[in-house]
Amino acid sequence: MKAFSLLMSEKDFHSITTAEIAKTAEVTEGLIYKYFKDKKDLLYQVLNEHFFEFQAKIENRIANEKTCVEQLEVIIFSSLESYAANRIFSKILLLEVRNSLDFFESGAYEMVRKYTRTVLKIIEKGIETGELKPETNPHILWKVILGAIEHACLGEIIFGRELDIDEVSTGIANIVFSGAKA
Amino acid sequence: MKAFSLLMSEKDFHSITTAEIAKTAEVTEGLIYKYFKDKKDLLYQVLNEHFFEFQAKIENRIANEKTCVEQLEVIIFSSLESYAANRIFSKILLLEVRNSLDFFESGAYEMVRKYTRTVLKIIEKGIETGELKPETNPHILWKVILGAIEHACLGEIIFGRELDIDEVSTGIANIVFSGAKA
DNA sequence: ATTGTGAGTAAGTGTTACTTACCCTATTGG
DNA sequence: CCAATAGGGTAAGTAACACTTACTCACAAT
Repeated sequence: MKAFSLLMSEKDFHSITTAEIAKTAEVTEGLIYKYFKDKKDLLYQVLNEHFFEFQAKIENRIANEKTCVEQLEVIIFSSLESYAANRIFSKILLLEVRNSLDFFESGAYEMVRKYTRTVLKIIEKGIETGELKPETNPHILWKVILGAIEHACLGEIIFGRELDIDEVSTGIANIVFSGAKA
Repeated sequence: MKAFSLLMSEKDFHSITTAEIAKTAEVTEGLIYKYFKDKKDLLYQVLNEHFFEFQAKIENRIANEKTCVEQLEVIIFSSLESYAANRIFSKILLLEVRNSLDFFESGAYEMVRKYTRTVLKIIEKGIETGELKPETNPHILWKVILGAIEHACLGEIIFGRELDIDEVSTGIANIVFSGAKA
């Protein structure tokens, strides 16, 4: 997994060969298949490991905030921060795994779903307490937020551009909470 | 290209073999390589074709709207509509091409960039005329809108779920323009 | 008449993900 | 104390696949 992560920082999943992974890890190709079902399984397990950290960190931070808006702001900021700090994880999650249907049956995707449920609860509570507009559709709000976060990271991951996390996260929060219309 | 498109409606890019494409098109494998550099090139050209239609339709519709907000609303609605009506195009654009760097050097990506520039101009004009808040960052606003659009389509493409275009597009527009905060 | 060109093919080739059958060493249970 | 077992590890495959090569045929232009 370490060797594979290293290679992922240099090139994309498909152009990494099993021979290369084995050589980097200083084992033989066959051994990889004692621990991983196939190459994709290796990808998913690396993602899983990173995702676990990511989720734990964010859920800790959320617990420190009281209002729904503050919690969502933390989610926006922390997500951007995590993506920026861990490009291999980002690359895998945002670019590599989605094109294969078996990802959506993997354990890694179960974590995504769990995370989504947590956020939806926060939004629903915000509507109940009157912090958010009563007509808000939680799923759509989450799609807007998550879509914005992920899209903001794409340029960084693909082209290696630097990302001003503070600027982008407050920018997203301003639009999502207060709207862009004057 | 037709044969390939047909196969794309059934399975993902990587699990389509050149032999299969050739058989479906009723030619030999070798002939594919007289017209396309490689399998990816075929993918990009199919995307290109669809993208051209997509862009032409939207730019026509934009021309009929006067205010910046109305134009952006048209973009949101039309994008969702196009993605929903053309799942192969959506699948290619949102899931298949992004994980390979050479897409970003392809002609198809040049169309994406051109489209982005058009939208950014609309946003900038909206700020000038006072329709949008003066502190709006055009790039971030576009990321929020595009991210929301693309994310809204993902469930549909991946799981084949139906998407209520009207509901989702007004939902996105409401949040983006008026904000979710009460 | 010759030459060139574009459509098309048959039969490769090298690479790659994955498999099989095997070895070696260390613990464990009788 | 020995045998059985199991786990870490390997070498040498194999099938499938993307892509190539070297060729044919038809036909249009010089």
